[in-house]
Amino acid sequence: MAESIQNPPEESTREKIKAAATEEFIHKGFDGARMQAIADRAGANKAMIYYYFRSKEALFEAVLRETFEELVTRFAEIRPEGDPDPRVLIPQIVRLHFRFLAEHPAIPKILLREMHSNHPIVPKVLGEIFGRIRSERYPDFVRIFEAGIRSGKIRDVDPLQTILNIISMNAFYFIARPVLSVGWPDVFASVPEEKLLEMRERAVSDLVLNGLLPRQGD
Amino acid sequence: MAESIQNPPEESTREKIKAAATEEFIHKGFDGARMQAIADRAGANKAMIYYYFRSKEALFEAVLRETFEELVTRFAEIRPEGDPDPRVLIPQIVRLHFRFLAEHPAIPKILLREMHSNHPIVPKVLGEIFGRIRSERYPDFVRIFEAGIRSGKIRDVDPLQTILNIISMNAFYFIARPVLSVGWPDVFASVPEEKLLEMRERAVSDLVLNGLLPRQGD
DNA sequence: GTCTATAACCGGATAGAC
DNA sequence: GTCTATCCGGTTATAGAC
Repeated sequence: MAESIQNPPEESTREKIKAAATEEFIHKGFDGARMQAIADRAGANKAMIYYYFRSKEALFEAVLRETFEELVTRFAEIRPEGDPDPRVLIPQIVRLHFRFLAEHPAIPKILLREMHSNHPIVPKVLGEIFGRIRSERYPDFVRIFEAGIRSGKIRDVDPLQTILNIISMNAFYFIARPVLSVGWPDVFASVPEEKLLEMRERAVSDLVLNGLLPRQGD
Repeated sequence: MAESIQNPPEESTREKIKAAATEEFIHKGFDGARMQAIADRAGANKAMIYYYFRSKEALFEAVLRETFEELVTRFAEIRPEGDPDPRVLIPQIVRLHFRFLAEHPAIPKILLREMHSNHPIVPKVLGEIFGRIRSERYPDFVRIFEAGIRSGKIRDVDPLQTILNIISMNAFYFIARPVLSVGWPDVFASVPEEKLLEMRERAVSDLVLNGLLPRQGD
């Protein structure tokens, strides 16, 4: 009874552990993460982790699933409305994807960090999630680009490459963020982050749009 | 004496260990890598690793330094010759960078994998290497882009953003390669790798060049 | 559901023979 | 330079009191 009245509702020990584990896995990776550190971060007891989750592996899988579940949910919101003119849609797509990553920087980090290892969980979870994204959203974008090419509104470029270009430029910024601070400290260690994000998003949008618009000769 | 005659010359135990460690660190990361696994991979005894390198950390630092030393050396070869017209140089720069990564896919992988952890070695080594690249090569490229903008040969885009665009698209392909196989198995698991590389390089070059050339109105 | 104590194991590192 | 045997600290995981 006291249980059902408690609030805030999502601050249960289980949720706190999951949140703490997400942070720990981002910073240390699966092998580097310590169960004790996760417990400390969650303000909980180490034994509680084993009470709620069976093992370190099971905890990791739970974190992965929850994180990518969020990814799929948010991608569903990327539904360009109104005019399907690619010249209008491209900046919209870039913006939605970029801002999504800005709000969830953990996603590309965990994904790419564990990608090269051989935890069987990673391809397992990833296969399912990618399958859903592919079948639910990807064909829409391809169709829009192909229509734009046929009507001559954009140059004849393979839509897959265009999508890779957008994903690359958007995701790389968040993955490589710490490297940039080391490489260009005068820019990435002094300009406010919100300003940097704005500049970066504009640059990506600008390049993709101008790179796809037809030229005189075409 | 038998030592000095032996060949191939670079297949010393020390070199075999270093090569094995590079592989192991790529696939498992620093924390996940096992000294025993490195020894097995090198066909050597575990104690030999400690004989040649002092500790796991020292071995890791040696691997990092050697890898990035190679990076700096190869960047020195990226010296565009002849006409400094950016319209000629952009595809050259993209090609040299892309092909360098294709030959050394370990670089972006190790770099980004350990970036988010807090091993003090990573920022230490990286700071030095980046410093050298920055001071030796970066200003040349910026100067070329700025000259192109002044002469109206390319649009007025921040050279730093252009360079980030190129690095992003080139590097992301190699980092995300395993994810692409899962996401688009019909393409990235069936088309030959050399063909994929060629398509990808062309797409990057095409986008950067067309995105920078001036339009009618400009 | 929460905690303490501890078992069981693993992996980095070293000693010392050859 | 190469190998075997072993130490030792740290980490996952569990037993069991409250």
